[in-house]
Amino acid sequence: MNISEVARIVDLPVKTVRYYADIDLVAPASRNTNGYRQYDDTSIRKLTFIKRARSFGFSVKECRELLGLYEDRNRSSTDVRAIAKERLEDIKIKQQELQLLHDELNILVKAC
Amino acid sequence: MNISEVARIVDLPVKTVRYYADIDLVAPASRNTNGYRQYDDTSIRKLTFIKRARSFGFSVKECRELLGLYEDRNRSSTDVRAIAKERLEDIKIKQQELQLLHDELNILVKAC
DNA sequence: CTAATCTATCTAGTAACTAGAAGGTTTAGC
DNA sequence: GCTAAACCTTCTAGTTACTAGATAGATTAG
Repeated sequence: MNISEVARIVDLPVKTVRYYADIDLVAPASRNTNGYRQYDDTSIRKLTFIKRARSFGFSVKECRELLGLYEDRNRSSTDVRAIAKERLEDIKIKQQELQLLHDELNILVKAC
Repeated sequence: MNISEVARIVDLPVKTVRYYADIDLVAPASRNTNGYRQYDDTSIRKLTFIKRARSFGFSVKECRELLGLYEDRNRSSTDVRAIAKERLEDIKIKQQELQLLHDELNILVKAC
């Protein structure tokens, strides 16, 4: 899969996908003979995950830590699991915060 | 209220509150004789709103637009209302996306 | 009165993109 | 087979939204 196809599938700019490759967050599966980045289904899953996590304020560093879950699936990576559990807690708080933001905005819309 | 008190209440760095004043996103209610920024309850409400909206990926520009709801409460600001309604739709999508992120992370944690 | 803790402005640095330039590769249509 | 459009590459520079540091004045606790 070329970069534009994967970018289209995960709905990220090509430049961003390339940037994530540059900083070695999601490396392409390979490069073909002409030098083009080649992506696979794992790349798509990772990029989808990153897109979501980033849009909710998780840093690239945090995403990088969590991507360990995709790599070290069989080895009992206790540390990555611990980090992931913390992030699950963060998400619960974010869900509440998002509801509060929704309510506040709703109040303001109705008040006008 | 001095800057550090308002920063403590809304849980934002003092530097960020000062930055928001600099870019005229949330101006202090006034300055007292020594030049210190003075904030009031409206500032707190605005900053709380911005903190939440920013943490969910809304840009400063979008926050600025939405803050119009605080200012033009009585004038029938149809445009601001329209923008706010769009953002309410965005939030609904974000709620679903956040759930998907939660589920994905949960699957990965359980899979290890 | 003095030391600690505010506050101010200004400049520079950082994170995470994002746009543009210059140039090579592939592909669709004639 | 040729050409134009649409890919792809790397590199550099710009943008957004902070964030840290330096320097200095104001305030408050002991």
